[in-house]
Amino acid sequence: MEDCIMRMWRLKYDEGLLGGVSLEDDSPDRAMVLWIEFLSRCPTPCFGVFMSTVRCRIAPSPSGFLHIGTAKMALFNWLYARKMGGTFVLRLEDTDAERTDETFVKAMCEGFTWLGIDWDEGPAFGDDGPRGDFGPYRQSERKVFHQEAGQKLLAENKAYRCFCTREELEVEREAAQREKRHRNKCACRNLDAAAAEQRKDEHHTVRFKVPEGHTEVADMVQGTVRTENRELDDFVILKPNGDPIFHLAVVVDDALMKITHVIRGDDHLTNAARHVLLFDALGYERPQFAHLPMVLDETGKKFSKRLHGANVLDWRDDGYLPEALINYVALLGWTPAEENRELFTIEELQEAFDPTRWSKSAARFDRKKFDWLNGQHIRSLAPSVLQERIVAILADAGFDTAQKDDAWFATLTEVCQEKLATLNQIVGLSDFFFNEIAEYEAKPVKKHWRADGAVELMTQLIGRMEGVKDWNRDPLKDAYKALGEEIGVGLGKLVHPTRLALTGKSVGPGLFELAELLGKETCLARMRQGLAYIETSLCDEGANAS
RNA sequence: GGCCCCAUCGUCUAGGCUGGUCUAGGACACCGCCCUUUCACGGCGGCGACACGGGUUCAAAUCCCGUUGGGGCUACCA
Repeated sequence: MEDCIMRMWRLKYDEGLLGGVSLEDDSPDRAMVLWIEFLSRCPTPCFGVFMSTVRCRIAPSPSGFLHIGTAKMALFNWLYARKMGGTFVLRLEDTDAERTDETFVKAMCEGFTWLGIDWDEGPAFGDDGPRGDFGPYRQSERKVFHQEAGQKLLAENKAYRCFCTREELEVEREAAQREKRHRNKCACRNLDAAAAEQRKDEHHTVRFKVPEGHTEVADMVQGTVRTENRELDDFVILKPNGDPIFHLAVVVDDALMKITHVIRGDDHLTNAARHVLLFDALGYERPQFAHLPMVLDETGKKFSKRLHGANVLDWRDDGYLPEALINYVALLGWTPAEENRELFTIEELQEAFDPTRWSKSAARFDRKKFDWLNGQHIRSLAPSVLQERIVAILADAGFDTAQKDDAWFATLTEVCQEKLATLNQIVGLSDFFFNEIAEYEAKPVKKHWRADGAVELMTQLIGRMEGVKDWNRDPLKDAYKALGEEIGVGLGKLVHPTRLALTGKSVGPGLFELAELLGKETCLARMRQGLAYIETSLCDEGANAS
């Protein structure tokens, strides 16, 4: 098999049809994946086989919001489809009516929209109608297909009606476990077809008749996984009310939607054997499978739904960029071929994404590293774009952004772009532009305003400020430098007390930049306010001491 | 319990298939220094790992077996 693949590969390679890929460098595994990729994107009949183009899908069940784990799977499917020039399909697995709610559907799609993960085919959402020729794209509207498939299996004796009660099954399940043996197939399996047909109005499920032998699933990530069929029970495919069970529904939907690559979480790895059996039994072509490890939280546990950050929109609310989240999540399970490279735009990701470099082991979500990556993305943002986002955040924070003009915000952006790890940090970096100083941080007060001569120094600084005619960062800095030289102290000695008076804090944007933005009048007023604070607190101390 | 998957610095990982070039490389974090008005950015340096035990071999992070740990499946959930 491998030889055959390599030969065909070589043939195409020699014909120059595999531009840019060197055969010699590649392992058989990689060659096989690349070959499959090649076949998939091949627009013309190839060796007598007409290969369709890549079709990937994400099939979430809308039970609340877009979970970070679902987002990873969506991302990998989407990136792969985009890389291969294929189609990305969104299908809603909303068969569990109790857990499905339209507000959930909306919330989830909002997550995708924020991330910028768009689908070529999918259900109606908002003002957009459904897209694609393989609908409907909501599983709840596809029951006829599932039932039809179930009936076909029944008719071909590949499935049977099971009249066992839950209680009976439970007893057998427990007995099997106690006696350390496999579960016995129930008697219904061998019921005469005609007899069973007569009882079809009785309460029953339809079970798939798992054949003898073993099942192999060729997985793009996990390699070939072999399962002994005796490990698989005759699983239910249709509930008593005729509704399909998940296993039947996914297989039928994936097949009918012509999905070529099923890329999903490795929690489905064991299920894949069942699915393959179903694909075969229904006469469908098997898709390629790829089972990716799931996303773990910072403690190494499965990312709980209740944890902050499980909802991708939490990250939006916390000031992270969607492109940064996509970059980070892509890195959680994929390594670029280009070594020592981690920063990717979405376009670069679509180009570089390579399924042979998908990782097999689960990765923790590391907030610190994500912070760093987000900071990198913020730095590479066009200033005008960053400005727009910053203004929105400040407005949301309740600041009166209308009082400043565009040029002012442009300067603020320029001054802060290098400092932000998250967008939201802009609030702490610029609140003093919009609000009066309510209180001064205790530590810097002690350090800079309690020193001997603080009052004199502040008085002198106020004098220098008053003397600055052209109120800009450079003249102001020059004035400060001049004073420093005259009285023989470093710039820092002048800057810190000033920063405290102007912002109430010890950290923030560059002092002279910030003073420029604040304006001369406000600066002077705050310096005088600071001076008064020093004087009164000295008085208080004096009073307390006596 | 049975079956399946996974296992390199604290974290994400390169290397593993094709054993020697790995006294194990990078990134984040941490620590130190430099730059600097603070913080951040940036630069330089440091700390830090092949889970354990057996094999195979002249040689194992790499191949094999076992153990341990983590995860999954084992539903008339998806």
